[in-house]
Amino acid sequence: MKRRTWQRAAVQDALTGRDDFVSAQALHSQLRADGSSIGLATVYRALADLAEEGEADSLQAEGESLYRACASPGHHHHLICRSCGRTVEIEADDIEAWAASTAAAHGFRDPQHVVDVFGTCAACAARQDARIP
Amino acid sequence: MKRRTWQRAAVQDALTGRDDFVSAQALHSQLRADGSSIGLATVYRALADLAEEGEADSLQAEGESLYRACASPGHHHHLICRSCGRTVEIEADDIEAWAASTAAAHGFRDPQHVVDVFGTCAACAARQDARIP
DNA sequence: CTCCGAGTTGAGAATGATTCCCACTAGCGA
DNA sequence: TCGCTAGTGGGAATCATTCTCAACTCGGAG
Repeated sequence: MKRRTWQRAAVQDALTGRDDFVSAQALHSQLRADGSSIGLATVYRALADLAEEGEADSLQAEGESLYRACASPGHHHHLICRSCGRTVEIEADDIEAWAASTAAAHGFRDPQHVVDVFGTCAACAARQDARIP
Repeated sequence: MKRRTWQRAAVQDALTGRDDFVSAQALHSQLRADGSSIGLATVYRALADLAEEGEADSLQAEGESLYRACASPGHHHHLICRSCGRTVEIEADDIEAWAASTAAAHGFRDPQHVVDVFGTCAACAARQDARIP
């Protein structure tokens, strides 16, 4: 049975309130800073649950897991700014088809794929150009 | 200055001797089992160096980094069996082009991408079918 | 060939993220 | 409301990875 607790709601709200990928630790700090008394273990559990239910997407970067509440409910990928973390959701039917056919061509079954694109967004690129030259 | 030590060679050899992704820990165990007295820290260092020099590819899975000596020298992706770890190297010019144009379309600069496909290889699928029904 | 110095090594400690443990709390159906 | 049990919290435990530092060794100079 799955219960609705204010803790889960708090985690989901905190996640929905941002449009970039956050680590569990960072989310926990933010919640504590906002006056919540939620525990770190609970944040990890809530995030794992959300990810499993498809309510959130996750990716690994620099040795830690980052999570994000996604607007599109279906399967999609991300274009992530490596400087500010801003994230754009992208659809890529071609990629899905390519992954499926490539897997099949090599006799692989039940293909899953990890596709994420990192880059420097226009704003950050401009900021860097202005500082460095 | 970069020196040639038997430890680096041992790590590279051990990596070349397998065609699947291995964790630093597993590689270290294997080397020790083979009678080497190499240290864990050294294995980590050697793998990080190999990855940086493009001699090996790495990916993150289940909270740990996995490494593999790759046959193709250039940029490519992987099709990995989630059951036995067997890996097939795949070229995907379409993906490169797609990643570049998608990034550009959103104003992102210097795109890098992570593209890996996981599945169950024919052998493992057959083994599972034979055991479960 | 020998010597010297800086890049390397290895064992264990330190770090950092994540998970486990378990007594306690609080949803939810009856 | 009552009781059952999933969920919680916090501190300990775990695990991968990195750091520390004294000992070591590759490789060029002499």
